[in-house]
Order: sequence, then C-alpha cells, then structure tokens
Amino acid sequence: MTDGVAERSRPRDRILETAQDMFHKHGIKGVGVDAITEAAGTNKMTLYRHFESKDELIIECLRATAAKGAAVWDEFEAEHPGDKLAQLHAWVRKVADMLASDSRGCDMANAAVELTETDHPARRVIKELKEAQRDRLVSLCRDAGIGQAELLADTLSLLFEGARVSVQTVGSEGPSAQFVRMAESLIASFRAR
Amino acid sequence: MTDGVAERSRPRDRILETAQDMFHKHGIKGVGVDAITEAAGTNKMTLYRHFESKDELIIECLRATAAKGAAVWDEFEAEHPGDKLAQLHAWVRKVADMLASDSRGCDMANAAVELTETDHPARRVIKELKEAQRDRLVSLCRDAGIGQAELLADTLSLLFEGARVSVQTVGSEGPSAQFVRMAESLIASFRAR
DNA sequence: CTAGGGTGTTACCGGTCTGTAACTTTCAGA
DNA sequence: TCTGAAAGTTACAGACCGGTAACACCCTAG
Repeated sequence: MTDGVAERSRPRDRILETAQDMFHKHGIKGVGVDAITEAAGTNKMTLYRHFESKDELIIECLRATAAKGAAVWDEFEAEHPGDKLAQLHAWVRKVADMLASDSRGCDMANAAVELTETDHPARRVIKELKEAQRDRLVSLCRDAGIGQAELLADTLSLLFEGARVSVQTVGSEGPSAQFVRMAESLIASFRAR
Repeated sequence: MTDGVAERSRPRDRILETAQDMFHKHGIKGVGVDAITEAAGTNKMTLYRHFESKDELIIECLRATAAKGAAVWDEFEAEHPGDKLAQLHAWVRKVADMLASDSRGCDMANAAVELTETDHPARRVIKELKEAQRDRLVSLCRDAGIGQAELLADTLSLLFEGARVSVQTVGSEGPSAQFVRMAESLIASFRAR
C-alpha cells in the first residue's frame, strides 16, 4: 500500500523530515510547531500525539540527522573497503562539498548555540552524538595507520566545525575556502611522522 | 539572577552592557527587551528612546563586543611592542583562556546562527566585523615574517572558531583542549618553511 | 524659581508561542 | 459491512513577544 511516494508517508515521518529541514534552515527557535505541521501537511494535534513536546521533537530530529551523518561514513567504507586512508580523504572531500552547498552549518552545533539552558534535555543528546562523531574520526585516523590519531582527529574536527561556522558569518569565500588544503597538508604532516 | 547592574552610569550604557551580557549568556532570541531593561534597572520605554528596535540594539551590542576584542589586540601590542611573533603567541594563550573560562562561544558567530534571515540587518555587520578580525590576524602573521600568512591566519581562525563551538557542544575537555598544541605546532611549521 | 529634557510608570496593542480539549472524519482490517 | 484506531478540525488557554501611548516625575541649566 505505502509503496508509493514518500510524500504520502505516515504523518510522524513527514513531521520528522519537515522539522529537520525547517530547524536547519530557520533555527529551532525560529520555527513554531504550527509551521512545521502545516508544512508537513498535517496538524498540531497529530504532532503532539507522536511527540510529547517540542523539545522531544528537537531531540528526535538531532538523532535523525546524526544517523544520516553516520550513513555517510558507511558509504565511505563501501566505496573504499578497507582503505582507511582513502576514506579519510573522502571525508575531507565530503566536508568541502557541504561547505560549498550548505550555508547553515551543523544542526547539533546550532542547537547548542540556541538552547542555552544548561539542563536542556537536548544538550545531553548533542554531547553524546558529537562524542560519537569524534570517536569515529579518531578510529578512522588510527586505522589509517596514523600516529597521534587523537590529535589529528581533534584538529580536523575543529577545522571542520570552524569552517561550518565561518560559512555562516562570512560566507563560503572566507577562510573555509581553504579547508581542503588545510586538511590535506595536516594529514600529510601527521603521516610523515 | 546575577545580572550585574552598573548602577551609576547612564541608562543607555547600562542597557548596552546588560544586553551584551544577557545576549551572550542566553542567546538573542532567548532574551526579551523587558528582561534586559529590568536587569539594567530601567524600563522598556527608555530602551526604545535610545534604540529604534531590538535589531538595532543587537547590532550595537555586536559592535561593542567587537570593540572589546579589538582592544585586546592593542594590549598585545602594548605588552610586546614591535614583537609580532610574541603577539601571535599571546593571542594563542588568550584564546586558550577564553576557551577555559567561557562556554558560550563567540557572540558574532552565535548571532549568525540565531538570525537566520539572510537579509537581517545584523548579518552585514557580523560579516564586516569578522572580516576585520581576519584582516588583523593576517596582518599579524605577515608582520611576524611568516610566508603564506593568509593561509596560517585562516587556519588559526578556523581552529579558533571551531574550538569555541566545540566548547558549547562537548565542553572544554573535548577537542578544544588541544588548541594550544595545535596552534603552536602550526605556527612552528609555517615558520620552518 | 522655572522651564524642559530625560526618565520612570502603567496600560495597552496585535501578534506569536507551546500545549490541550472535544469533536468529527477517514480508512484499513476483521 | 461494521468497528476501532489514527488522523483532522476547531477552539481555546496562558504566557510571552516587540513596540507604543499617555502621563507623572525628577533634576539640572538658565
């Protein structure tokens, strides 16, 4: 029955997908639940039947976007099976693509900026997801045979994070335009040790 | 709560100071003008006599914080007159101090995250101020006798920006903890070529 | 002393926000 | 065909938002 278009998927999925998109574009505090449900072709009551609050919806959105990010890493493994160094370079290229095609940065980082209450339930999730991302990059660096894998991974992480922020402040022609060169020479210098 | 009210200055100055502090702590959309004026020991009408809108207040706050940042650079020059390399290292130490003592990142970057409308009046100001920051760091690198000063400055910028974001997502014990090490070895490698 | 500008106070406007209640409609499966 | 759960609809509550009007007050310059 539901073999057709994703457009006519179940309301919960539509809400989740639409919310991710709208939170990403307009920010969490910049979009209300009414706007989300309308864009998703449903209504507020249905949203609150599937999510107990907006905060809960935010958390589910963050988990969903993180899952999409994890899927990209799996693609790297599929494209370069066993070749961790090639996967690392694929990651660099992927990041460059994101910087060029999207000007709204990382959803998790943006959420951390917007949700300033230290005890906000989403903050814990953000930390967990970001730490998982870091662990995966560290593993990739280590499995690529790089000494000081943690330091390289952390440096690349900061460059990445900084680039995504820089795109939002000065655009993609700013410092982030040099990301590939920075990352590649960094990887080269770590490999040379 | 602990919103210090500079009691004996003019209302406009108190509002500006208080707004900077509250925007920094709670975010721009997380603070209403009523809360600002109350914390500043005044009232909403007085705010609107000095600032034509909240957006205008936001812009003035961004300019003020940028001016404070510029003053720090002047301190470096005063502490290490003519020694541009020492000033660069002082900058690295200063950044590390900020990362350790403040968990709310850069006001300009945070504002860019929160104010998603592409035509928001503050966005132009943010871009100008960030470009001025970059220019100053480039000049410092160049005057320190470093070849490829632009590339070093941009790399340091991204590391800095990324570190300030990382502190917000995973805390000061995350990747940003290695900032000094990253920056110092970067500077060394650029000087060595 | 007095005039007047800066400031404080109160009330209000129209809009938006999250979240809920009560009811009706739709539709798949038995 | 009947049934029951999921989904849609309308209305509303209560709070907060940015911004304005009208008026009372205070304090200093003249």
